[in-house]
Amino acid sequence: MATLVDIANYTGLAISTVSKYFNGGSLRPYNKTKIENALKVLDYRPNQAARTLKTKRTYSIGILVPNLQSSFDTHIITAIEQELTAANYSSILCTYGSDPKIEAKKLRFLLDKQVDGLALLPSGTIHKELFEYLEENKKIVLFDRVLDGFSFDAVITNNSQITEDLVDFLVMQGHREIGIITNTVYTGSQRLEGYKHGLIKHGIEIKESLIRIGSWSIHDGRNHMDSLLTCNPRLTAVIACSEELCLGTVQILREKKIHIPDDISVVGFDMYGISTLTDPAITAVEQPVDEMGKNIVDILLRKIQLDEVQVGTIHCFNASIDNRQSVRHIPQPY
Amino acid sequence: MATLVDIANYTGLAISTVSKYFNGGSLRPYNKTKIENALKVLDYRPNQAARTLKTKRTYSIGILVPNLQSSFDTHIITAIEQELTAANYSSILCTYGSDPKIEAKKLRFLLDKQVDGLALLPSGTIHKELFEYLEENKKIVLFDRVLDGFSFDAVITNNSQITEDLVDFLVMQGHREIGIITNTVYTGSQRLEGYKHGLIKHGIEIKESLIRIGSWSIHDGRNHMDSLLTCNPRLTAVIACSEELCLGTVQILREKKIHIPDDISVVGFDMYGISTLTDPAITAVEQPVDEMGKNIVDILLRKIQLDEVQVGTIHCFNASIDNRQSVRHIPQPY
DNA sequence: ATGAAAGCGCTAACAT
DNA sequence: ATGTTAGCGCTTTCAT
Repeated sequence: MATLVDIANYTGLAISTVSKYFNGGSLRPYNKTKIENALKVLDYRPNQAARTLKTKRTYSIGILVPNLQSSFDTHIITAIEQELTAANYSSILCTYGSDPKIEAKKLRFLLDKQVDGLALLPSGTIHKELFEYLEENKKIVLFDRVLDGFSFDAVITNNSQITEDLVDFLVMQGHREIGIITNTVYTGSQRLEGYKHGLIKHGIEIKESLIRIGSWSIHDGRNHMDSLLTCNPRLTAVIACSEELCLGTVQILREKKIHIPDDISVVGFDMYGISTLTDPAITAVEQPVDEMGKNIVDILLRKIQLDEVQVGTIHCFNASIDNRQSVRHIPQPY
Repeated sequence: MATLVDIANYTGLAISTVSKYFNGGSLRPYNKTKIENALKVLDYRPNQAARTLKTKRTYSIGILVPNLQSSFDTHIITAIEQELTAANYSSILCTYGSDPKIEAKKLRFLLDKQVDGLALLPSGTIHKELFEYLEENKKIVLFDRVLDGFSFDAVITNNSQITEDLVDFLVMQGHREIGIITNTVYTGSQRLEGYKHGLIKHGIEIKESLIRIGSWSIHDGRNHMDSLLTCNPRLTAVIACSEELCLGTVQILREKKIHIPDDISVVGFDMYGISTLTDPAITAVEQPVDEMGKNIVDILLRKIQLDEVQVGTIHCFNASIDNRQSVRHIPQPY
């Protein structure tokens, strides 16, 4: 692998002149062609480690997410990557398996790789590495969740409002015994809040027996749906607050020969490709992942290029309810 | 951010002594504690760019895959990452969206990042970057597919044999008009081959009207299943050779009110979490992703640590048929 | 427009 | 065991 020195020797030019050729300085045309000829023979590639050592820039962005099992995450990652590639930036993708310890480790790894910026779907734990990113003037944008007490910019969805809308919708269809399976993280608790608002708005009592809070897993979807059924004989609908939870919910209902939507109505979140796999297709909340991904990159690049400071702006996108066939209309008595 | 020089100044030691502290040389205990005290005050982090510039090593491995939409890919990535983390290596994950142009670009990016090794799920195109990896003594392991004419090690599955087994199974259940939806890439054509072997073995004629070859997409799954139905009125079973194709197949059958398995039996590949979403659950071929991921890392690290040369060994794992409820038993006339 | 030279932070001989 | 020093490949003043 050739270096700048090799090219300098080959052409008889100074190394700094050759460097200027690559970094867009003005060169005598004669020397320009000399270098270009050398390039044909020498197969030169700039050494990024050397360049980074000198400039502290890498033109790459770290993307850090819990895992690749949820299609919301993989879709938004894909959108981010495409946008980044278009802007001639590269991405380094890491996962932390929902484990704050590994999250800190990966945060460290990306910091050590000297990424220019970071798109982070955080666990919620505040790591000291986060402060170092700020100190070293790295640009950070959070997505899907916010981090309280920090002034990070974040790209999120109107979780609370859309869940309230969901309750509206279910109530309009005649449901009053509506269960919810959610979790403790930001999105989960926002959705729970919307659920409560919705019920209150319609004068329906909030019953703890209808609320299940656990983790974002198929396993918990199964267990919580099961327990919801045994505790609430009059249950007619359930909101499963993630793709995994909804998968678990559908699974257990199928096993128990409980029919959707005749016996129980089900609505999910973020089902993307698989919402139409079941029979009937699942009504679900969908987030505008492509726009969100694009927005994340826009913010990041603007920060990097204009050196904008962190102000903690929240960019909130509107999710929508994709109405399919998993909600039953219950005729009301007069 | 402190450097080795800062620590050297703080402790009064030479910079090389401090370097040795981090790289495991022998130090006087007295000096060791001096450095450790300095560390408490100085918050030092080795500059990886400088270290790489000097040593040409990064302790990181590139993982390059087409995309994150298929759960086979995300599962095997997860397995690779876990194994790598356990061995104190890091991973840089990139996707190329099934586009050979972007594949070359990402190959380049990872090479420029000076990864020590590469786990690649290749598009099939031979890029010049691949030769550079070899030249620069990077360690490569392919997975899921092989690259003809190269002597890269590869970790794959017995695609042909398992599909032949699948045909065996279907024939035993009384099926003779068996369609297949597959694609042109390595795994797709291997599976097609197994399909043909299976039919021949049972003395069943191979009919082109039962074979559909396209891309690995939900869209193609829908279209090809549709066309299979119209062209083959006596069709009783279909093999969908990927998760996406199977999703499309199930979708269109549902829309057309064609019942699985009473009207048509369906078997898929790599359905992982979602095989039990449908009613009935889908019988599918599953690959041992965890073992495969572990094996990929083992080979890679052995190569790196022992500087083993490329010999083109094929590591072939056995897939298995997870029999669920999407295949009907057809009673045979005497 | 071009060149000389310093230095980014580190490792690894080599000398002591 | 510790220190001195050269140099990895590049960018960037500063002269010319």
